[in-house]
Amino acid sequence: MSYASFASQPCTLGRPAALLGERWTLLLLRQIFLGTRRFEDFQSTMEISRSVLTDRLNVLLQEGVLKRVPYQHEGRTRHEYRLTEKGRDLYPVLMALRTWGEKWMAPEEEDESFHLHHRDCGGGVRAKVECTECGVELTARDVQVTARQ
Amino acid sequence: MSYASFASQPCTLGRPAALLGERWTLLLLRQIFLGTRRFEDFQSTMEISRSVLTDRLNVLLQEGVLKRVPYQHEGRTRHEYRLTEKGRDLYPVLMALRTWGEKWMAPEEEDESFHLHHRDCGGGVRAKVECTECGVELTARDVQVTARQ
DNA sequence: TAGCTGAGTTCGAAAAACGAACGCAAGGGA
DNA sequence: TCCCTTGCGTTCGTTTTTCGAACTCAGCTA
Repeated sequence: MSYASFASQPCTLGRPAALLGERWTLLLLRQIFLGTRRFEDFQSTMEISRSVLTDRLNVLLQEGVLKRVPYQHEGRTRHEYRLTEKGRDLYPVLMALRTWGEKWMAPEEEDESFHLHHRDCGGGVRAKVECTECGVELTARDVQVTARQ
Repeated sequence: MSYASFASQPCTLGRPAALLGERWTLLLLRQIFLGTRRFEDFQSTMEISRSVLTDRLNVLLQEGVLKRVPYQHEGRTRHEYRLTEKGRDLYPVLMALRTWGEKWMAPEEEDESFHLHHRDCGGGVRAKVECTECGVELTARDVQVTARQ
């Protein structure tokens, strides 16, 4: 009753936080952004139980983050899970996590399981927060929070 | 055994995702960024059970995201939970969630529980991903993923 | 016809979360 | 001194989630 209630609140931070804050969901999205698309592949790479995987995929389908796309495999029709536009728009969330992880959790120099590069110029990838007016980069201290009512 | 194993993996995306992907942790961080600092206030504003709140706060303390800071209240010494520098650096993650929520989950026009403004110019706040070399804004499709080994 | 495969579903056991009650230290009032 | 209050947890029995192994099912393939 209490955790689920955040999902129906009109807070544009609370609702996404409750959705992605469910166990496995962030790790599932990570796997999807790394290219995994099939049930069996999620199951084997993440060691998640099948029933929970089914549940999380269905929640993301319902929310419109994923869509099921048919494809042919050995002459048979199968379905794979792909990001919708809404889902692809979660990229900054994952990249913000990674940017933070690289700064604060990097186990050793260059001990990564994968690398990311800008296709056009080969540069690295970094998440940041900026002002929509003046374009300057912002930290928590540069931002004023105003409660409504 | 399986979910916890991500916490010890050398992936700079997987480890943060497992840490913040535990139930209540993202909502707890949201509350902290909104200014809540005391046990009782977390408990009453979030309707989280006291035992789980204790556990999540301790995990964030252990990870160095939060610190306990003594303060005086009615002549007595109390402790409050505050973000460390590591914790404040999670701001882009929360802002990325909010940027996404505003685009895809806004219930109605301007039906927010709070507003955010750049202190200096009054502008809005937006998370984005950019290239560390050429500075251009990136989407998932602009980025090449290269697995190691 | 039997076996295989991908994608789930089912179900009993284990783990996590819930929530009400309890503990405790220190200050204030009578 | 004794009792009440407050803030911050801890305990513990119950409910909810998760786990994991087994089962299902449809459609190839041998």
